[in-house]
Amino acid sequence: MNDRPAAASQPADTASRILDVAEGLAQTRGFNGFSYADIAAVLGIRKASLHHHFPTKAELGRALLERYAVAFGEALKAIDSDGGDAYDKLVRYVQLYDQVMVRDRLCLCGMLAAEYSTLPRPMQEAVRRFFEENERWLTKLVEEGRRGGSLRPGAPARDVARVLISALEGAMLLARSYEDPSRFSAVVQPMLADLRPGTLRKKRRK
Amino acid sequence: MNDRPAAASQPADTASRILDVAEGLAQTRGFNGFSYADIAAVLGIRKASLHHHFPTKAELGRALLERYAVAFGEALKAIDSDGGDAYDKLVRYVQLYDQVMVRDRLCLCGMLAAEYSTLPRPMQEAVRRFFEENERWLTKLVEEGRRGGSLRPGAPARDVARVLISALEGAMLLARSYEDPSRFSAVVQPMLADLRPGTLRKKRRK
DNA sequence: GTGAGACTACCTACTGGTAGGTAGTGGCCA
DNA sequence: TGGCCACTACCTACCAGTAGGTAGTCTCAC
Repeated sequence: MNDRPAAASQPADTASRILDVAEGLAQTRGFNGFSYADIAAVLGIRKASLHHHFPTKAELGRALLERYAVAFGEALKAIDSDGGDAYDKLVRYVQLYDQVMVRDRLCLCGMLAAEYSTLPRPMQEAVRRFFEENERWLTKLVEEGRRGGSLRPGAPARDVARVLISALEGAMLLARSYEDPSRFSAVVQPMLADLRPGTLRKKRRK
Repeated sequence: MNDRPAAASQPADTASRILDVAEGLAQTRGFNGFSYADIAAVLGIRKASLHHHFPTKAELGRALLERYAVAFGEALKAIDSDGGDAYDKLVRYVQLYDQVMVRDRLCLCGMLAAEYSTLPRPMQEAVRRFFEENERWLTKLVEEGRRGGSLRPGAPARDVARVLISALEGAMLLARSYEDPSRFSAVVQPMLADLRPGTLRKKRRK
């Protein structure tokens, strides 16, 4: 979830800095909750300069989602390659969300999902792709965990994946309304415990 | 979830009609996603007339939430008094959300939770109260179900309640992004099944 | 000397909100 | 029974501020 290295630790090019600010605003106030003027004020440049880099807000939003998806994809790849069993990987996946939470932000796509009907088409499609990607990755993970014995899903892997994503997104939403990030893990921990074999229950046919 | 009876089936007073339209817009586009002009256009009256009934948008929002909370509270009371075991009641609770989904809407408070940081204080507090109320009701229900044997929660009742609300709100968000309301029940059914005793698993200590 | 990236200076459309006015209704009392 | 008052519900016409966006100019490193 990092920006590119850029030779040394340069202050990053303007386009990236614009995206950084826009991302923060979008994750706290929503895509309709900020304006070019807001970004310009933070960066100390003029609105017109923003239009030089991102001609329209729709284009800015598209770029925002593209970068976000790439970063998220890389984070997933990192989890994949770092080893550990499926349960460990699931914990690391959840940490991805937690890292967003503690910065008082919402998952970008969770936020945009709420605003869905007001978004330009390309952004709608990008939001959907993001969730599909997550669902695919999680489904594979749950399947892997079932085979390896590190997870004990109580339903088909894809259903479990969907429940997880829904609960994660919902928990972020709720935790922020309570202005209490710890609520997030309070929701997530029971779910993880429930997926872990040999903690409380054991599977059995009726 | 009904308006007052009002003698016969009058077309409802203007204030209620304003709230009806505002509610629909807030649930589909968000509170920041509509303007007084939008409402006025739908109702065929002037913006200024809206201000006559609701001086500020903040006041309109407050009234919206108040009415919504009352209606929801009544719906919960109806579930309580209609009998059935805790599992049945939980199913009816979920149906409340489903009824919103099929109209292509989001739970009003779920939507407002996303916009939380941009809302006037009184609205923020009302959103939080709504979730607290739901959590309280659900916790009691899960407890009742555990005692009566119609539910088999895998965690403390309050945790289960929180997971349920989170997943429900998240599932609505996601289902709308997929433009497929049926996704909602695809998430909810496994959760309900998991809470139902004697279907797949049986509790056991390690 | 050219082109990327910033600027000044604007535009149009729309935001929430206000000022001031009018038509109609119901009560009340002389 | 007619006239006045207070009230509700709406109106037209406007306000300042902000939204996203554009045209044209300056600057300076390559």
